[in-house]
This record gives sequence, C-alpha cells and structure tokens, in this order.
Amino acid sequence: MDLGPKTVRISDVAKAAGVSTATVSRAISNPELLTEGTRDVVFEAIRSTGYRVNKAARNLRKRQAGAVLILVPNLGNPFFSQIIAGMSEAFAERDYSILVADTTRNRPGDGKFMDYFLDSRVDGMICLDGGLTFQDFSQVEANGMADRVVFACEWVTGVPFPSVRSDNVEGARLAVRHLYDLGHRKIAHITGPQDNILTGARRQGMVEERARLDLPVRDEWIIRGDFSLESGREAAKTILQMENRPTAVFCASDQVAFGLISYLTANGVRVPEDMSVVGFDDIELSECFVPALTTIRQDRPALGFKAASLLLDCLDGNTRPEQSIEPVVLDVELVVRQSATTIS
Amino acid sequence: MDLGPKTVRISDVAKAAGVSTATVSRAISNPELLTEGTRDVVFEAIRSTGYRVNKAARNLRKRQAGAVLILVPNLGNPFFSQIIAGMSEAFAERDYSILVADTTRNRPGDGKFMDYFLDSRVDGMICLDGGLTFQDFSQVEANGMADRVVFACEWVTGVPFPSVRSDNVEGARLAVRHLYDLGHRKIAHITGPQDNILTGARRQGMVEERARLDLPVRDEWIIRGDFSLESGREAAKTILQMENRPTAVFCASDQVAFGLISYLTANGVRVPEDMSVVGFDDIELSECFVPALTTIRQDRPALGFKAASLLLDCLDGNTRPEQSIEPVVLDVELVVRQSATTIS
DNA sequence: CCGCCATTTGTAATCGATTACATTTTGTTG
DNA sequence: CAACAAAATGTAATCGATTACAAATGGCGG
Repeated sequence: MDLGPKTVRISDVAKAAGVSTATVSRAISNPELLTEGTRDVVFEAIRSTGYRVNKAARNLRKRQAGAVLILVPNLGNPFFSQIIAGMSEAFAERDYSILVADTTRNRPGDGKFMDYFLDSRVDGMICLDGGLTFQDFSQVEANGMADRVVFACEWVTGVPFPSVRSDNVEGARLAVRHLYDLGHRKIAHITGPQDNILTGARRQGMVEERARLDLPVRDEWIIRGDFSLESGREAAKTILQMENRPTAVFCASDQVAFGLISYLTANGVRVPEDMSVVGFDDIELSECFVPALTTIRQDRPALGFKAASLLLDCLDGNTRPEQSIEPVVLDVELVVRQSATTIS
Repeated sequence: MDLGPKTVRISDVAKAAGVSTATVSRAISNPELLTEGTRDVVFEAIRSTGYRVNKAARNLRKRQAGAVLILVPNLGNPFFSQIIAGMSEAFAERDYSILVADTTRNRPGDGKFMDYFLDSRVDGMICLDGGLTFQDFSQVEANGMADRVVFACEWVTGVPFPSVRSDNVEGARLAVRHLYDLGHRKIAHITGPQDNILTGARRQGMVEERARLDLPVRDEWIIRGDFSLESGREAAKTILQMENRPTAVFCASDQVAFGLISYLTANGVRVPEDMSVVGFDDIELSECFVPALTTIRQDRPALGFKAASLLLDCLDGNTRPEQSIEPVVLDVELVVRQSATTIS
C-alpha cells in the first residue's frame, strides 16, 4: 500500500537546485519560461535526485485524472484486443493511462461505469458497448460528462456522442453481392444479438441487397445469433433441419462463422463445397481457419486509434460540434478466401 | 481536462450534516467509530448532496494509487484476454483499477514500465511477459518495488517474485503421451520464441517424455516458432520439405497449431488423417476449429484470478515469504478432440 | 454529584504538486 | 543613467481528502 519512504519531492529538487518549487514545476511543464541557466541547474537537480513527479498530486491540483476508461462488452473476445491495441498507441503518446473495464459485470441500466467519472478516476471514456441503455447515458449527461465520451464500433441510438464505426451496411451488402456473384440465390443470415445496434445495421444491409438483387426471401433464413461461437453452432443446427436449405450463409461475425462451419463440417456438410459462408470482422484467425474464411474486414487498429484521437480532441476542448455529431465511418473491405465458392 | 465546477467536496457534506470533515471521512471508511445517530445524518447528507470521494485526493493523502498495472506482451493475442478477465474479477471486488499496458512498444531493458511505479500511478504490477530482462527487474528491486510484482503465466528466471503458472512440463508430457498412445512414434515439436521461458519448459517436457518412451530423436523435428499463427505456417513449410516427416506435431500454442493445420491442409496434407496435431492453451476457438483441436488446457480465468489474489496479498502486506517464492502451479488438462488420431 | 476513563467528535497538519499574484531582475530607451 | 516594461523567479494559496492529536461528551462507580 505504502509507496515507500524515500520519495523525492519537488521541494527536495528545489532545495538541491537552490530555487523555488515553482521554478522546478515550470522547468518541467513550461521550460521556455526559464533562463537557460536555471533550467540546466534544475534539470541537473532532477537528474541527481532521481525525482519523478507524483501524478496523484498533479492530478489533484489540475483537477484531472490522467486516465481514460475503455468500456468493453467482453474482454474475452479476441475481436476487441486489437482495437484496444490501437487506442493504446494513441494514448501512450499523450501520457494517458488506460483503464479497462468489462461490462459483463456492470449490467446495463446500473450506470456503474459512471463511478469512474464520479470518483474522478478518469477524464474520458471510450465505449465499445452498444448494449448500454439510453438511461446509462442520461446519467452521463446529467453529470456534465457528455463531452468526454466517444463510441467505437458500437453505439447507442439517440445518444449524440462522437463515434467511430465501420460501414456495417456496406459490409453486409458486399458480402451478399459476393455470394450473389458466385451464383448463390438462397442466402441466409445469422444475426448478432437482438438488441445490438450492429445487428440492425448488418441485417439491414443484407436485406437491402437481397431485395436489390431480387433474391428469394424466407423468414427462417434470418437466424438469430449473438456474435458467439456457440450461436454459430446453434444456427448450424437450425439450418440442417430446414427443408429448404440456403446455399450460402452470411454471418454477423467471424466467430459465428467458425461455430457454424465447425458444426456443419462435423455433420457432413462441407464448406464451401456444400455451403458457402462469409463472416464479418476479419480477426487474425480467419486467415488460418480451415477453410480460410471469406469475410468483411474491419480495420480494428485504425478504429481504435481514431476513437482515441477523437476522445483526445474532446479532452483538449477541440471539439468541433458539427463534426462530432456526424459519426466517423471507416471503410470495410471484402476479403475473398476459401469459405465461399461458386455454387455446384 | 477540467472535471467540471459543481464538484461536491467533503466539506460540503460536513456542512450539510453539521459535522466536521473528519467525521464524514470516518463515516465512509470507519463507520463503526460513529454513533448511529451521526452516522445516519452523515449518510443522509452524502446522499442528498450526491457526494463522491475524490480518488486523486484520497490517493495523494494515503500515498497509494488505487490501481495496478497489467503488463501484457501483446494485447492482440486472444490468449491473454481471458486471463485479464479473471484478474478484472478479483480487482473489481477490491476497488482497484486496472491499467493495461502492452510491452511491444516498451522493449525489454528500457524498464519503461517502471515509470508507472515511479510516477505513483500504480501500487503493483502483474507481469505476463517473461521476455523482460533481468535488468528490467533489478530496477524494480532498486526502487523497493520487489514486493509489489507478481508473474502470471510467464516469468523471468532468477527473479524471485511470486508467480502463478500452468504446469507446462506436465502439459507437454501429456501431449506426447497422448500421441504415443495413438501409435505415433515420430513426433515433432514447434517451440515458442527462443528466449521465452515457456518455450523451455514445454520443450523440456516434450523431450523428457520422448526419451522416457524411447522415441526416435531427430534435431530437425524440433522446429523453432514463436507462438504465432504465422510461425505455425512457416513450420508447416519446413515439415513438408522434410525427407523423414514426423507423423504428429505437438505445438507450443494453439495459434501455432492453427497456422500449421491451415498450411498443411492447403497443401494436401490432411489433419488428422495424414498428420496429427496437438496444441497448447485451449483458447475458445480451439473447440470450433476444423478439425477441433486436441490440446492442453490452461485454466486462464483461474490463472488470472489467482495472480490477482496473490498481488492483493502482497499489497495488503500479507506476504508469507516462503509461500511466495514457491510458484503456484496450476494443473493442466489434456482435451481430446479431433486433430490427433491413431496412425493409419 | 464528582472524578475518571472510554468513546465520540473536532481542529488543523499533511500528502505533493500547480499557479495566481507579488517581487525581483534584466533589458531597453531616451 | 534614470525610468519603465518585460522577463524571471519566489511566496503562498490551493486542489480534496485523511488522520494525529486535542477537546468534548457520556457512562459509571463511589
């Protein structure tokens, strides 16, 4: 608990350098205010004493926290780690620490994450969880924190925070088009969780494109999932029981595609020979899956980096309101591999 | 930057309750010291004012940081996320925040992570990266932080910090034995990174068991890898070029196994029919890989949780020296799936 | 009802920095 | 060289809690 006794304080440096604490402080944060001479003396004193500023003290005085919160729906999901890596990049440069919290424990509506703000542990937040409720965020606004939050990947409708996301609708279109081009007409879709915002966007893109291409529509071809491996397997089970089976499936996430393919294969339905599958995300593993997964790539490090930059802008007070309301939409890309092929 | 003006301070609560700040402080941290009456009055005042303690101020005064650092070799690797989830669990209970830092940027030897201590941003650290150098840790000791660091998964030889790890040697033995039982005699191994501590342990277990079972030994059957998908593919290339091919491969990680299988399959070598493969880790995806991966399971949430508990013990000053020097070794388990089968 | 000890509460110092304001030094110019 | 503005530095208040120590209160035996 205790940080040890031999802490060097700013006053020790001041003494060593023969100047006041104010001068030492300035040497650190506004060196250009000092004479070259004093500056050198101070830096030498800092060096010789081994002084490090105490961030707690600085933060208290400056009324800031020097940290940001990243709110992740599920840390266990490999999809997120690369995004965090991208953020990590952006924040490290500016010397912000990154607090990571998993929302699986703090269930929507309880606004538990607000504690981080209220306890002044963080200056801002990046929310990767669109499953939080409007109510959660009304608390944020009530506490005047509305200009310190950005969304990444997911978002909550009606909550007007800056956000970065991939072009989900276009991604879904690309997937369907690709399958269409390969000759598929009976295309199914495994969705994300029912209340998830991405689910809607991807389903919409899928349905739109299917209509545009004048493809057959069957309700049972829209299968409810939740982005997980398990839900892919469940969906596979459902599909195998259908009388009128689709020839291709567009999955809302790569994980779902893995679960699906796994189950299909285990039950004698070969992918892609008997059924084509397209995923969404392009996580690292997709390239090495068997068969290598055809999918829609989201540039996750870029997404993270961009979100972090947006938040930093907010914290710097450089928010250009008109810009921030409009979400930043990153392009997605169809990555053609082996899991979808021409219909046989 | 600014936390807003309408902050409620402890003095505001004191005023509202008609008591001193000391009493309010005590109501929060030592309620049993107060009369039931005053306690109620204070809590009511806290409620009505919406007071929240300012953690920066508290931390300054208590000379602690209220946060711990988790040092991860690579946030992008899905292996780690579940471990962090487990830690998250343990720390949340005790109201510690979790700072996550990726060591890919801070290269070994520069002791960059020490900054977190020196800036008093964290009270302790869990290191998941055995790639750090002895030198890095001599800095830790020099700064009296030696009793605030624990290792998880990986560790650094000669650095006597508490640690939690899986039984890597036994895991490797189990893998080789399993392949042996399936009839394999020519067993290859794809190692982890050369300087990694786990690499040594797993290779050792493999070699020992191979010797014990009196299996043939060939230098080229020990192939250098680095836990990554890519290194699995590279290794596959190497194996395909061998005159005397092994019939089974034990991989130092699941990711390596995926890369290996992916490349083998793409080049007409079927797994498990033509070659058996066993992984190490049992990440989520292994179950859904095609073929489902036979592997050695590490209980990652438990590992994370245990490491966190160990660190909390340290921070509480409950370190029982003799216990902490001896590493906590968690059992591993062979998970039999489809990727290894009897020799044909 | 007094005196003494235990319990409860208050006062004020403290944690370690930043910064408004005051003061001193330096530099410029007539 | 005096006068004054600009630049450099110092003094001390401040951020918001915790806690050592002091003071007040209450309980109880005699």
